[in-house]
Amino acid sequence: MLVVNTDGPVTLVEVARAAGVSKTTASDALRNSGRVSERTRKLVTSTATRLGYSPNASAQSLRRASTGAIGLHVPEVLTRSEYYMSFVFGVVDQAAERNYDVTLITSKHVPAPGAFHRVDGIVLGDPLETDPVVRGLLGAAVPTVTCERFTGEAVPSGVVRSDHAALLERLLAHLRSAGARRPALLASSSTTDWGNRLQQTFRAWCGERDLPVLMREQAFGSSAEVVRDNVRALLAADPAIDALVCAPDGSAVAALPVLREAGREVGGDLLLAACVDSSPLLHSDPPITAIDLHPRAAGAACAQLLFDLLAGKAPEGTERSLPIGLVERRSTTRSSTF
Amino acid sequence: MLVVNTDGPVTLVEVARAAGVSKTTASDALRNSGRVSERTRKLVTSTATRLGYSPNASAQSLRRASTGAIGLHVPEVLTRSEYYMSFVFGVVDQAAERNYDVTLITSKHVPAPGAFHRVDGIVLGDPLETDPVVRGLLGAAVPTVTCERFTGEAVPSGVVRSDHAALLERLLAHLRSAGARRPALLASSSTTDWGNRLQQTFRAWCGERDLPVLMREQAFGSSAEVVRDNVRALLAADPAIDALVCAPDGSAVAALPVLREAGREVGGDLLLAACVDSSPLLHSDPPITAIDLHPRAAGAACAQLLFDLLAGKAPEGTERSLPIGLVERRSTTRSSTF
DNA sequence: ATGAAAGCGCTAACAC
DNA sequence: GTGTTAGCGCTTTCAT
Repeated sequence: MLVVNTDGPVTLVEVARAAGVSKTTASDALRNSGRVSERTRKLVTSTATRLGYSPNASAQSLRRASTGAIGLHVPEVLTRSEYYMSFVFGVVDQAAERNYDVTLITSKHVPAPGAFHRVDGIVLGDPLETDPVVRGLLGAAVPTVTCERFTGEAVPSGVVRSDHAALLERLLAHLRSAGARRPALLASSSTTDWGNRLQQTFRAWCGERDLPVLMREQAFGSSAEVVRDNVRALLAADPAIDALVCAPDGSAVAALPVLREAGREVGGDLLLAACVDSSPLLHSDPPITAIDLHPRAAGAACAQLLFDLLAGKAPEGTERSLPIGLVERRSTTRSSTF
Repeated sequence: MLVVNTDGPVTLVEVARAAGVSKTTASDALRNSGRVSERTRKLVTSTATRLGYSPNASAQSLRRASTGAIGLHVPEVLTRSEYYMSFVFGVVDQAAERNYDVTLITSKHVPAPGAFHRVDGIVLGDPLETDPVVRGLLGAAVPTVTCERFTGEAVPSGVVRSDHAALLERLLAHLRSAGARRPALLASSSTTDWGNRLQQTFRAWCGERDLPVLMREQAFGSSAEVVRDNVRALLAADPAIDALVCAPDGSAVAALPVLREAGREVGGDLLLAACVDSSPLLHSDPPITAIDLHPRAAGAACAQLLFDLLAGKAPEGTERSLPIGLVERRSTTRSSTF
């Protein structure tokens, strides 16, 4: 039968038949393998577009043993943050350049065991030690890249990290030079490398200066209520506090009303800074000093590393670093009256 | 040769051989097709897990003529917004329940013509009329669902919409009952149905009351600078303005400092409200009244509709509606002194 | 410069 | 209840 499939998408054979060439030639022509003559190449491509041909990705994947997609895990609990949105787009940027798809993986739905082979590799943004999906992913048969080290057992194929210790020290130095003598830290939980490192750095910094460690740890995804309670507790712990560093994303903004309520003036008798920059910090009154984690660049770097790993251009266990910066704003500039 | 592949993932044949059954039986056993005896089913599943078998998704897709993934388009320019992050998770929730993957599609990279057949269908969050990728996607061979109608030519297979007109009217009524007599609108550009509808509604509302249409249109993705300029322009246009409704996501928070600068007291002589709720609105001082678009539910509804379309459970051209709500906060509650 | 044939890993029709 | 066989649409040897 020479009947053309009326339903379903156009296949390579159909294009080949219409162009009067073989499957092979059609395939080669469409992919510029440099095997066919210019004349037939043009013939084939034109008939392909005429027929509205579009290659079947599943068949390609099956043959090439590559899915053409990478997985991206974002912790459910951190959904709210602008940081992750940017991170995601950084990953997508890099993938798109290589014609790869990005498949989202959340911690919501634990898939059937071993069912995650629809991707060639996986990027994990800040893997929480306690997340079972993360552990499953890291144990997968495909390469994995994490943003920041994983604090648990499993070892990813690659890691992209930033020097958070150095930046926090720089921030603390900045506060000190702005006149603060008693800084406090609203810390993030130590289930991520980032949260952990900030805590350690702060402790060490205080220790070196014989200062009390004024710190409260706060779980990821805590509500504004919790933030406020923690800030109140810190203020109560030592009324001499004259600087507050907020690690959890969004906590600095949520802290503002509490500080005012307590009669403190931000940028005046109290300096305020955040460890994760985001647009609300820029718009708040006063604008709040923050560490810029360059989330989009981080996402791009992770994807980049993953592709290098897949191409064999980077060895298993590669660690790359990503520079981050400090953005000084009015919240840490003492107004003249103080 | 009876050599087992040492490299590469374990395949179905290998499991079958190890279990001493045929390919088919192994396949049936692993998918509980109800064809095999309980005894062999257990035998097969146990050997599968022992060998670390994981099905090849590409092969499954090829055979089943379904990719097992849906595409999700989020406009590049709206990246920053918390709304989209939630929307995305709503889609992912639904997909995960059906064991589907979600592939992100951005407007950054225009793919080779007809190259987007790695998905069974596509969800588009607020499609911008001017986005070429959106047009390409809507012309794709797979079903498409948009959140809000598309203002351009192409017609999606399904639409999920909310009654933004009614909600804006409710908001305006709320402002009026709180004492506002001269409301202004910082509008979103009319390249989306949502932005368009808000503008029309506001114009009609003002017309019915013989009020001047105090409005400025602002492009998507505008910086805080632009927001501030627009707010200043509105205040200058009519000093009698006593209420400001901000449509673009994030603009209400950015407007706050300008309003204060102009000597206006938010929640006092000026009422402020936003058309897109987000956590900064909750934390700002005062907290800002907003329309809650239920983004997560919206994402879920879109995915739901797409799956119904794919399963033939909903006809082409289905439109479903999604309820939205108003969250009243202090920014629209006149303090007693006024 | 082009074709023919094999086969990626899986599922579904058809046997027994 | 289970095995055999035939493809899904493509890329890749190996022959011309």
